[in-house]
Amino acid sequence: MLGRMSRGTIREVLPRRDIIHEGVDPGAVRLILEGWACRYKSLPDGRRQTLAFFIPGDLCDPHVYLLRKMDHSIGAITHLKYAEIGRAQMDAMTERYPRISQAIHWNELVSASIQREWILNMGQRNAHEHLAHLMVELFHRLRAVGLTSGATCPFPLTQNDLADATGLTCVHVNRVMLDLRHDGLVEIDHRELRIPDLARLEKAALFNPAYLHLDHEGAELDERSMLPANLSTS
Amino acid sequence: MLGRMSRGTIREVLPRRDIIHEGVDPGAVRLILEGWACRYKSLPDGRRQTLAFFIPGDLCDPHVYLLRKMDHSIGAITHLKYAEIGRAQMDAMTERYPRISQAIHWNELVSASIQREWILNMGQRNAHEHLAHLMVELFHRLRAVGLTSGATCPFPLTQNDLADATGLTCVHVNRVMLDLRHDGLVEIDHRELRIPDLARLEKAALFNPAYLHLDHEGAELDERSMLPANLSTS
DNA sequence: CGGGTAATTGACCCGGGTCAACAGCAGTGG
DNA sequence: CCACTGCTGTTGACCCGGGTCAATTACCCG
Repeated sequence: MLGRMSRGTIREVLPRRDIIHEGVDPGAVRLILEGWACRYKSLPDGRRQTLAFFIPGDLCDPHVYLLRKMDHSIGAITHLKYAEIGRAQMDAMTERYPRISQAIHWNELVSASIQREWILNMGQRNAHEHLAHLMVELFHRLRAVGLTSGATCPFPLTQNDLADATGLTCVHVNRVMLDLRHDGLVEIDHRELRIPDLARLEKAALFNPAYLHLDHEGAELDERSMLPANLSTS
Repeated sequence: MLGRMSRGTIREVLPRRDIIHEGVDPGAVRLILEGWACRYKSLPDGRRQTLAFFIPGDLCDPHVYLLRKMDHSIGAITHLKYAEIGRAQMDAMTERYPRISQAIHWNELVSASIQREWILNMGQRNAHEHLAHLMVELFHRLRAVGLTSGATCPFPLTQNDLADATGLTCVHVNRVMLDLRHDGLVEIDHRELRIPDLARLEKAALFNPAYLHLDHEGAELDERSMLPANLSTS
């Protein structure tokens, strides 16, 4: 439904362009349809930290109602297609279909849980564990929206992106990724990631899937059902 | 209102005891009335990371509705007094007073924003900036609920707590705190923190208050109004 | 006074950062 | 078709912020 109602306001942006910048009123909720984006913050001297990755089916900042000033920015990683759903439109929709509002809230809670895991990543996991964890997480999330095929999934992130997300240097990311590849934990080729043995990578990452809350009640309302593929058949 | 309706289920716990543990159903929302607590996660090998500090007026995990399994634990730091508000009670309340539900949602969003700033802290700020930032943040939050007096606020955190929260070692926390004290940025004595020159500390921390969203609309419904002091007068 | 927690200190080490160069490759314009 | 440009990945040499280990010194409280 989200998709259908917003059919009039599909937007596209080029890779590496910002969608919204810190400080402005988001004005609308954005539903990623195709491509990857990220949430990030930076310090006045240029240091930059990625806070989250968005994949198709994700909502950027569904809190338009309450926070009128972005406390971070959102940028496209790949070529990106997203639906922009204005505040009024959103109100009308959630009033008509209360379960949508619940689904959105659920989405926010899972995002917050992922953010917490990221804090654990940065504070306690070392570079190898951290990068392995990030790849496992993305693989699970992509699989949940049907974007994996077998042990393979799209992986448009550069080593620089990985550095921004982990707080490491891209030089060190490079070394660690070489290690992980030499250990046969991952294979990356042409922006595709293959995980030959997921269980082994998860072990190396100290991965515990609980925080993704993939087992929730009301799964029919989650990100999956917001994807165009599902929407077009309804 | 939150306070009054929950008058029947005030609980107290000793310092350093857990309130809820990862994996269990929270069953209720908890409103901190007195003392400090923290949210934390740990890895199987014992590494531990604090994800957030709770001060009076904060809600722990207001998402009882949707997530039935804690993905982290909550522990008391000091002697703690909190109100436990059951799911049914909560439903009744939010149905009667929709603005409470909004206030809770707002609270969640601010918590998420703080979590994001913590990711920035861990990824980009160095030890000095990080610790300075943490103290500035806590000072602002305490002031927002009327728990500061002048340049002073309660500060029950041990250097070990600071280490858990920043991902540093307590040895290094010790050294950095000595530096900050020698630089006249903070004074700590008898579990009290004094900030002689807030602006200077903020500068050292690269602090930007925007993420705390202290300027929101509907301030009358925020944490402040949930404190017993205010409730008793209504 | 005794036991436990919290703070402090010193010597030494290592994960990851810095700097600088270079290689591979895609896109672009001539 | 090729030279040029720019981004991404890779590598080496060296450095430093923060970690590790192990004492020692306040405190605090019964």
